[in-house]
Amino acid sequence: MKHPLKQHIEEIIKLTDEEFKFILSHFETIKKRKHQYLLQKGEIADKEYWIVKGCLKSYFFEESGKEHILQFGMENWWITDYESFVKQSKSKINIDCIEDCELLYITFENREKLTKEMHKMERFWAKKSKFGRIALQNRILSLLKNSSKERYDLLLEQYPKLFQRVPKKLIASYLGVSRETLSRLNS
Amino acid sequence: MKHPLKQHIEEIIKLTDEEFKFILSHFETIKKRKHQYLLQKGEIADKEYWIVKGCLKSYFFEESGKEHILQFGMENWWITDYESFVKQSKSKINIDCIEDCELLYITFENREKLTKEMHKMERFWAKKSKFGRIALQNRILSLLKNSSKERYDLLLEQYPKLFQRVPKKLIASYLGVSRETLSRLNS
DNA sequence: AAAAATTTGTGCTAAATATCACACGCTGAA
DNA sequence: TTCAGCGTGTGATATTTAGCACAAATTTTT
Repeated sequence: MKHPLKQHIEEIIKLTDEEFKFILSHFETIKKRKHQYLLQKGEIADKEYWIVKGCLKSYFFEESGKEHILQFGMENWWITDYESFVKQSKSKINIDCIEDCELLYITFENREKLTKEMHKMERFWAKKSKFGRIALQNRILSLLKNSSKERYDLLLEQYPKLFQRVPKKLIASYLGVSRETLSRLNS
Repeated sequence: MKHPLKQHIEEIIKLTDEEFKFILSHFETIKKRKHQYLLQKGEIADKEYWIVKGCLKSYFFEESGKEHILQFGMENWWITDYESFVKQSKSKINIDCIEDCELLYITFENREKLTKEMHKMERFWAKKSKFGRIALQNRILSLLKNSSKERYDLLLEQYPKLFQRVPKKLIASYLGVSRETLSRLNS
């Protein structure tokens, strides 16, 4: 059976088994339990995680204590604070497990190394970065254009599984509305 | 005197004069007048523009006819619809000149070619893509966290020149508030 | 310079959303 | 089982923002 990470990378770039083995040798496996964190505000994100199993959130707190969710993470997604990871600067955000998680991670150093050693991976990450940018662009578009109700419906349509796995108050934080307003959107 | 594009690229990657000459040979110059467009909804963005002089907006219309601004462009910035450019798909957005503009552009084909011919440029664009992503991330953060007034103040602080060059109603469209609300934010 | 179009400010009203309060059901720990 | 804590729905009210109307100021065009 094909390794799920190989399958994931091959959506962008074809790999021989040797190449994948080489890539995988730059990763480590880690398990985390619900409520544990991967990254806390103020730390430098020195790892990028690939989610084998589980569900996570990247988020931050407003001064008032209100929580805002930047990104959810589920199986086959990557998660880290890219600003902190790319610039190797202090992170503004936190990343927590919403469920028990199984993760693969690559350190900043290993990623730099792998990028240099293997041009295919440079191309893979470049493409991933481009697609990540497009996704963010579209989220901004949606925040500008769509009403709360519309954003709710779009998210439900795009990630129906998410609604079965995470509390609605987190969905509200992601959409940028209060939990009470979210609760009233369906009526 | 150093070419401004060379100066711009060298903020990320050092170049010899020969290298820059080679890079520049992949670009063309174009002038556009105020109100002329670079890209219209439905077209495929086959060029990426570097702004030598002038001011532009990338934007789209809601069904209701409301205009939303995704990005402003000024001297030394790049502008295109990256979703359309990267995927070579039909664009959802328009790009117009707000002032008379002088631009350098590289076609999709030339950029692909240059990326392959010159590894330095692959690294340059990879880095630019990463930073672009970070900027979008921070805009989302700001849309979630900050009030209209705060977003206004932040923009004013970051791009004071913009306020002297573009009408306030466009600033409002960028911030995601109505022009009336923007007009009342200062009081 | 005159005319036309655009931009901006502001009063008024309606709509959307936040906030506070409280009730109820579910879950996990003692 | 019992109890505390969390998640969720919902009423009441306050706040924010949008939308419309219109006038004044500014810019652009002729």
